[in-house]
Amino acid sequence: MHNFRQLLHQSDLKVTPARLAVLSYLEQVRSPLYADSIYDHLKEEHDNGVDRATIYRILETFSQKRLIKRLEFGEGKYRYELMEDDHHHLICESCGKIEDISDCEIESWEQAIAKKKQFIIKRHSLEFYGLCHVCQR
Amino acid sequence: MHNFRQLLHQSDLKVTPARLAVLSYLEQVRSPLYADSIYDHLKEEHDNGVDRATIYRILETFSQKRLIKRLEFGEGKYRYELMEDDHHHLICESCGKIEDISDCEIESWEQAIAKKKQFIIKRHSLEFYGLCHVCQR
DNA sequence: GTCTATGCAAACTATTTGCAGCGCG
DNA sequence: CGCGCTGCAAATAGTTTGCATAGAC
Repeated sequence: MHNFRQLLHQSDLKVTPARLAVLSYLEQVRSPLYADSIYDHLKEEHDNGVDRATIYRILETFSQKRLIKRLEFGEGKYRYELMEDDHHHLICESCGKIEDISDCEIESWEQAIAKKKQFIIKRHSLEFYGLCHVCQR
Repeated sequence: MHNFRQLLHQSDLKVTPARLAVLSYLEQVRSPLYADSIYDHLKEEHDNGVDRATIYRILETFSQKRLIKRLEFGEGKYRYELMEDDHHHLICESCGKIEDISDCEIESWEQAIAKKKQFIIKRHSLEFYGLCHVCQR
């Protein structure tokens, strides 16, 4: 488990209960969450919860400090997950199950594109959509 | 240039001025547009324009009929482009310039993932973000 | 004690929906 | 002429912002 106090410290952020709770929940769930899911969870867990505005501000701050990653899965709203090694997602369009895919294999292709198009490529987003094993039946 | 009347017909959709105007603008621009950009353009071009609600309904209908593709570039809102062969985008984070990338090279990787994860993969989204030639200086 | 983080309320942006009337086929 | 499409107005969902206070360091 991460030492979140230290992580916040290293990022020049104050250690607050709300921030620790957000990080802790993201680690516990290990899946890209909506801001609202985090809000709901904290409301249940801690008696008076954390305000929605605060949740959004924390998520924005964490994104900028690269502690978390902001994702879009074609749902019209953001999801957030703890920053990890470059990986992508496999999303079941039927049940919503999300699996991680590691070992990104587009590095070399990316270099070729960068050269051809004269771009400096800083990052990419890649998600796969389909049907999970259970939903295929 | 496409024959949009025929395209609509084939999709069991009625041919209306608003629909033709949306298709025509998407073809003219050839770049992923916000609903609002389409709204603005039609307001300027045609005297009384097309209602926002109608724009959204048209875009929704077209997406379902696979005449257009709905995209997200991490901006918190959708973009739409005419349906074309599988391609991806290279987005400049400085000036917003968008270039197309064809010849998608993740087919084989996709198959390997599908097998390993027991998923049926139906589609994927892939976008690259970075700096275009001009913005590098 | 200072400056950042938070709560509360309100605002804002993107998108959706109900309903009545227009117009395509 | 019937049903699908559209305009208008209002509602909803997600997110952001201003301001006063609480709390981290």
